Amino acid sequence: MAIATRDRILETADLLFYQQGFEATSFADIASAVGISRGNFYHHFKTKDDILDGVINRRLANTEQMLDRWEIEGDDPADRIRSFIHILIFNGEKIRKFGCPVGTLSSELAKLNHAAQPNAASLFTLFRNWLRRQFERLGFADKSDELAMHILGRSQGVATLANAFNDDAFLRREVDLMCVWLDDQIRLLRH
Amino acid sequence: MAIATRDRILETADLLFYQQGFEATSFADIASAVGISRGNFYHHFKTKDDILDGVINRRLANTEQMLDRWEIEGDDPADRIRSFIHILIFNGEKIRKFGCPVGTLSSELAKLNHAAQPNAASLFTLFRNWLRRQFERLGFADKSDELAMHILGRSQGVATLANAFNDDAFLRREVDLMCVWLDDQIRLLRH
DNA sequence: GACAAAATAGGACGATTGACCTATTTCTTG
DNA sequence: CAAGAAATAGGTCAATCGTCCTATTTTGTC
Repeated sequence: MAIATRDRILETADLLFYQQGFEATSFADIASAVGISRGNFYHHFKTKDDILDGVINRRLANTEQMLDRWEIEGDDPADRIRSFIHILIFNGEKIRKFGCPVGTLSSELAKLNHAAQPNAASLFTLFRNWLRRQFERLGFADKSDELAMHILGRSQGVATLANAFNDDAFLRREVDLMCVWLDDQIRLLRH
Repeated sequence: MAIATRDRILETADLLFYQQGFEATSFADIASAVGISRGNFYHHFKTKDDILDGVINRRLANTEQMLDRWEIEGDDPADRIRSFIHILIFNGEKIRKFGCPVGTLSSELAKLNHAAQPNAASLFTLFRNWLRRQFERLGFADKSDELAMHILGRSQGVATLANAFNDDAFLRREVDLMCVWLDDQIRLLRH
């Protein structure tokens, strides 16, 4: 049962950190949303940094799991990259409301000068390395990391603006453009 | 003298909101940084939303002024767009530390469900409309707004990742890519 | 079934928050 | 110069924050 409560706390904190931000979410918020007392909450997580670490580690695990799934489902590295690009549409509603979970957390922690900021950025690294591997398999060799970073950056920008303007059409248009860009890169490579 | 104090408050609040975030910055922080009492502060701004509005309006005015300057300095619309792209390098150090002032504020206010979020997004609109006009002058007609949003999005993504990884090389590389993209667009238009 | 450990509840703390209030000083203006 | 307005200082308030504490209940184990 202990593990169950701990997981429920992490799941709720993850959601609230995403929707309201880390700083704007209090212990009372989380405990109340989970339906437990603050004392119980404190038994599982001693400080606010503790729960932040827990949330980030949870996200790291979930992300790794998702990337592994994509690795199995599609055989073509280009298709896998397209899977990544299309999260923007798949999570479009949340992104328009709350932005990208990774980018907004990293930005907030950077401003707070928080020790866990590099930890949050490691979420980006997960995507970065996964994307780099896909580009490497496509034959981009040394250019792979730069291409991975490029596509990661494009996604971040789309998320930020789609959130700022709550603009679904823009989001879909840019996703198409990113896919066109990918095809162009592959075409250029083969000539 | 009254106006001077009010401006000093706005200037300081602007900086602190950028560096620490809106929510993480308290009245006491601002008053202490300006060197005035909290009572004096409260005489000029009644609520925290008041000072936020003041800061956003200040940014709007400053941005408008900067865009007007670019309008005068360069005659070629393409050069003006390059001026925009190169803010990323010009403000590179701050961006790597605190992200984009516009994007991070808009994201934070979106999460806080704050009434001033559309107001913050109007800062984006200023750039968007200015960029759209430059593309229109280049002859892109109906496509101008989409191109403006595209380049705005790219900039946001670059800022977010450059901040997350504190990566100056990535920032410069992407600025170059955006300039290449611009040249390509102009080349395509003329054929 | 006894007993230690884990889990849960809820009160209490010092600090900080945004906000409000009343004095005092400074400035403006007739 | 006098009188009202604006500016400044600093105290106070209730609410909330993260943290800590002690009880009570539940669970697991010999």
